[in-house]
Amino acid sequence: MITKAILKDCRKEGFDEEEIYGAYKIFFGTLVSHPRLRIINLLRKGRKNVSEIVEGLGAKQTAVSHELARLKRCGFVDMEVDKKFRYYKLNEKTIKPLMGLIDAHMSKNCIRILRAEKK
Amino acid sequence: MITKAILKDCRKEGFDEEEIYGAYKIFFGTLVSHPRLRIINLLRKGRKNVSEIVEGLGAKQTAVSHELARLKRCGFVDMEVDKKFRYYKLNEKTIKPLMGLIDAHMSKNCIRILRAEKK
DNA sequence: ATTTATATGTATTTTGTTTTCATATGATAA
DNA sequence: TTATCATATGAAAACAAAATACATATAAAT
Repeated sequence: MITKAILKDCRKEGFDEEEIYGAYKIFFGTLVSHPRLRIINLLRKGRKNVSEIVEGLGAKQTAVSHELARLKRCGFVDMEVDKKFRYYKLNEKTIKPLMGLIDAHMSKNCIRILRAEKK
Repeated sequence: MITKAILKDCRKEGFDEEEIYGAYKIFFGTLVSHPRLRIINLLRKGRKNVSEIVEGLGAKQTAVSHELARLKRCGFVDMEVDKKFRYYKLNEKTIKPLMGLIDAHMSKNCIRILRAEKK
């Protein structure tokens, strides 16, 4: 989880191990969010600008911008400026392969998790 | 994120799409936790029983058992009974490959996340 | 029967997220 | 150049989740 390479790089920048755990919490915390999961699910179909996401989710613009800021900060999405629009898309190199594994895990564990919750 | 296969399986069990988002929240939420991340990091070195984990973390036994229960419920760890001890280990098939990708992502994004937080 | 190892249920405190509002910025069109 | 459209940002209020602590339960081993 916290590899030697990450430790080394982060220490060079003046961050300690406890702070690195904090970064992991921010990373996973970004995915523990109903609205953000819905944005990710929406972006699976391709890039969308903010207004399209707002419409797709039926949410407020400011709320969506906040969520996108967090997704971007964690490297899950990339943004491209296109005239007056800002298009967001899933980061091909990080979240896409991650999602494949998560899907595989969830197809095995989703029902177990849901059953345990119902009790 | 929520694939057709997962949707189908879960519907068969009487769960709807909103509940599946809930399962994802439980899944990722399990990793948004300082003590649980430390347990995972500890188990990287090999299986450990509860007392060893308690000692390794300097935490209370009841707290550790609670964390382990959640990790197990989400399929991140497996447990083996060995006489009067209970050994926990990372689930080879799920979290181990997941961690490889997460490490790759974090080595690229960790510092960016930490810098953004410091502001 | 007692000790050791671990689990579970519940309450409290603490921490983090979501939402909302007000406002800022930057591009484009009139 | 000003009005408008698209989006971002900051801060506060409301809400939700996690961490901790405590009491107690269970099951194996001595």
